[in-house]
Parts: sequence; C-alpha cells; structure tokens
Amino acid sequence: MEEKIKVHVADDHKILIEGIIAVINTEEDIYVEGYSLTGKEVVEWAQNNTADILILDINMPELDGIEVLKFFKKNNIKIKTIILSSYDDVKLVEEMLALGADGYISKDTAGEHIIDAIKAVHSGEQFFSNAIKDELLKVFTGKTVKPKKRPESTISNMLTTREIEVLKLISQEYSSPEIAGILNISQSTVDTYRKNLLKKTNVKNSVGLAMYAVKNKIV
Amino acid sequence: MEEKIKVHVADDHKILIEGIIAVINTEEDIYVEGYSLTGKEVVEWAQNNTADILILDINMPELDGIEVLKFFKKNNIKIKTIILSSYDDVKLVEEMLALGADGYISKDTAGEHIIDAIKAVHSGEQFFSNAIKDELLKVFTGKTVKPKKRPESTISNMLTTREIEVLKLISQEYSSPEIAGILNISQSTVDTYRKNLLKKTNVKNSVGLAMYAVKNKIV
DNA sequence: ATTTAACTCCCTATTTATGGGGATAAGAAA
DNA sequence: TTTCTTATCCCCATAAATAGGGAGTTAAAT
Repeated sequence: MEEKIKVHVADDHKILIEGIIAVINTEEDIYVEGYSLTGKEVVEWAQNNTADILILDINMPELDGIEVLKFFKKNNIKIKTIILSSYDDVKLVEEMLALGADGYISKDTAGEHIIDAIKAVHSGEQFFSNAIKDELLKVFTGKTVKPKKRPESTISNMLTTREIEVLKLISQEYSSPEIAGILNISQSTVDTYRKNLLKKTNVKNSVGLAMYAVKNKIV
Repeated sequence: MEEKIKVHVADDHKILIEGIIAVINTEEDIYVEGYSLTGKEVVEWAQNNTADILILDINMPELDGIEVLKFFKKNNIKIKTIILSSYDDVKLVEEMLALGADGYISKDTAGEHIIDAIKAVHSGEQFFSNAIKDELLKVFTGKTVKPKKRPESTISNMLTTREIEVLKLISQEYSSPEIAGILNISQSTVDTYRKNLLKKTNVKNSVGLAMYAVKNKIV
C-alpha cells in the first residue's frame, strides 16, 4: 500500500477551498493536510511544513501566487505546485513554469481534473488544463513544454529606477508629454519606458500599469 | 415532512459550483437542482425553470449578476436570490437589494454560512455575511435594512449602474471596443460613459478612473 | 577589455482616448 | 403633463497610447 498524497490548498476564497477539499476527499489516496487563505500564510506554512502537492491560487491579497513561487525559489523550498487560475493566459503559464510550477489548471475546469492533476504532478509529470494546452501548442509547436531558455527570463519584478519613476507618474494620471516635462527627458524616452513597462509587468495598458503599481505598493 | 429546498447555482468557476454542491449535499433538506456557468445560461434557465433559491455570482462573463437581476425585474421573474461576491462593497449591496436580491454573502465566508443563508432566505428573511453587516450598520444605523429611498446619498456615488459597469471593465484593462463587445452596446455609447465618468469622478484619464475604482472599492 | 544593463532618443504606423457638440426613447418623478 | 434621468447612439476633431523597428552613451561588472 502506498502512502497517501498530502495536499495543501491556498486560496483566498474559503468556499473554494472547501469545494476542493470535498472533491479531494472522494479520492482514497489523497488527503488535504491543511489550507492557507493568503500568500503570507502559505509562505509561513512552508517554512516549517511541507506537503507532496501545493495547490496555489494566483490571485490572493498581500502576496500573490507569483510572489509565493519567487519566495520558494529564493529560499530553495521545493514543493510540487499546481497553479489554480481564473483565466488562461499563456504568458502567465510561462512565468509560472519559469518559477518552478508543475501544473496549471483553470477554475473553470471540473473538480475531477484536480484529482488528475494531483496524481500526474505527484508522479513527476506536468499537468495543464485543456484550454491552456491548446494555447501552449500554438506557441511551442513541436517542443517539449519547458520554455526556460534563459532562467531569469520574463519575471516582472526587475523594474529599473527610472521605470519605477515613470510608472509612479503614470499612476498619478500624468500623460507621456507631462512625464517628459517632469523628468526632463524627451517624450520618446517616456514612450520607451511605457513599452518596457508593459512588457515587464505583462499588462495590457496604462490602467493595468496603475493597477500593478497599486498591487506592488509603488503608489 | 417539508419539501426539500430547491437551489440553483450560477458561477463561472465550475470548481466553486462543485464545492457549493458538496457543501449543500451535507444538508438533508436542501438540494441543488442544477447550475449555470454564465449569466446568459441563468437567464435562459429562468425562462422555463425555477427554484426556491438562486445563488448568483456577480462577476460572470457576458452577463454579470447585475444584468441578470435586471432581467428578472424587467420580465417579472420572481426567484429568491442570494448574491455571491468576491468583495464586500456596501454600494453593491444597495444596488443588489434595489434589484431584488435577498441575501449577500462573500466568497471568503465558510460554506456553512451558505446553508444558513439558504435557510434564512427561504423562510423569507434577508441574509448578509458578517463583513457586509458591519459595513451596512455604519451606514444605516437604526434603520431596517432596506435602503432604497434616495440612493444618491453616499459621497461619490452619483454614478449610475451602467457607468459603474463600464468603470469596472475599464479598471480590468478592457479597451472601449472590447467593452462595447462585452456589454453589447456601441462603442459610441461606451465613449459617452467614459466622458461622463471623467466628469463625475473629476479625474484626468483612464488611469484616474481605475484609481477611483480602487479607492471606492468598485474593483 | 569586452560585455551588459540602464538610460536616452528617433521613425513609422495604427489604435484608443479625450473633448466638444447634439439627439432619441423609455421611465420615473414632479 | 412636463421635466429629469438614464441609457443609448452619432458627428467631428485632436491628443495620447500602443507596437514595431533601430540606435547611441555611459557606467558598472566580468
């Protein structure tokens, strides 16, 4: 008889956690060791505990999933992680994989897939929900799913000093010409920073930048 | 012996639905008749079906909870509705109550509260999760919870329902063409709302709108 | 000494956003 | 009934933002 698979769940919505637990409890060889309601709790938990599988929501207050994975990497904490996400975004998946996640499933998927994901990841495989798989195939056709050519690739957080200055001003409702005036640089330069910021933070537009600034307490 | 309480669940995350079903199934006198994954599905379902209680998520693609309640009101569909929400916003509660919702619970709350909410609403009461209750008490001290006299009361809230919807989408990084598509209105209309929003909130641009939305907990 | 990262600037082009005006229909309110 | 609000749509025009490309300078790091 094998050992049971020990799972920890992290999500800010308790109802969802209860749902996942209920689903997992239908499986004999998996059990939920405990849960966390914030990224902070996960990090604290991980310092003195472990599990076979961590199911991790991306969108959590304080510390989000990305930050949690970064922390794990930095502190050399090794735990097989399945990302639970509300939306299917290839770029996010790439980022997560680069950070060491082993699976990525959407909240839209049925509960049974969680079981599959847990089993797959526990046995060393990677697992993706179908929606994500389709998207990925478009991008990495013919390749193994493992897009980490340069390890410290597309992670969002290495904004430069100047970029942060510009980001701050954008978040304070200044337009590019105004920012150029304030920082005494040309508008072209400001535009360049905007482009870089959009790439690095992986958001769609200025609103996304402002929201990013809020989340990361830059404003 | 009483009849069982018949519940319908609407949420775009299947996992959450399964969780709610699992929780409800622990109760003998309640059962889940079925579920919907989009607002559209709810509306379609409601035209030929009914239930004692509808558990309705606010944030759904295509048609959100607000739209669904509006549809019910317009078409004189009567069904006791409990709103399921990710964030606790008094203004939203007001709006929901005005639209005929009977309860409002946060996804943060534990599953047992859903049971309580269902039972309370089914027996004709209103139900609110504690976080919301506290907020409400601050605003309507001494009154019965039924604030649909003059909604123009609170500080910044001369925004109309539609304007808030647009504001939300703007804050979620959608462009005007996209918003037009989502709400099924012309881009001209969306632009009109943008103009009105800029005037009413007294900010400079979309970033300002997003920040306003954050401050006023609209997102 | 060579590479790298950060900062700076420019060109071209398209798409969005902003700002002004006006207009209509449905409903509620006065 | 008349007025006001809400929601809807349109025109015109300019400003701003996005997306792609390239490129030079300095300062620090290897």
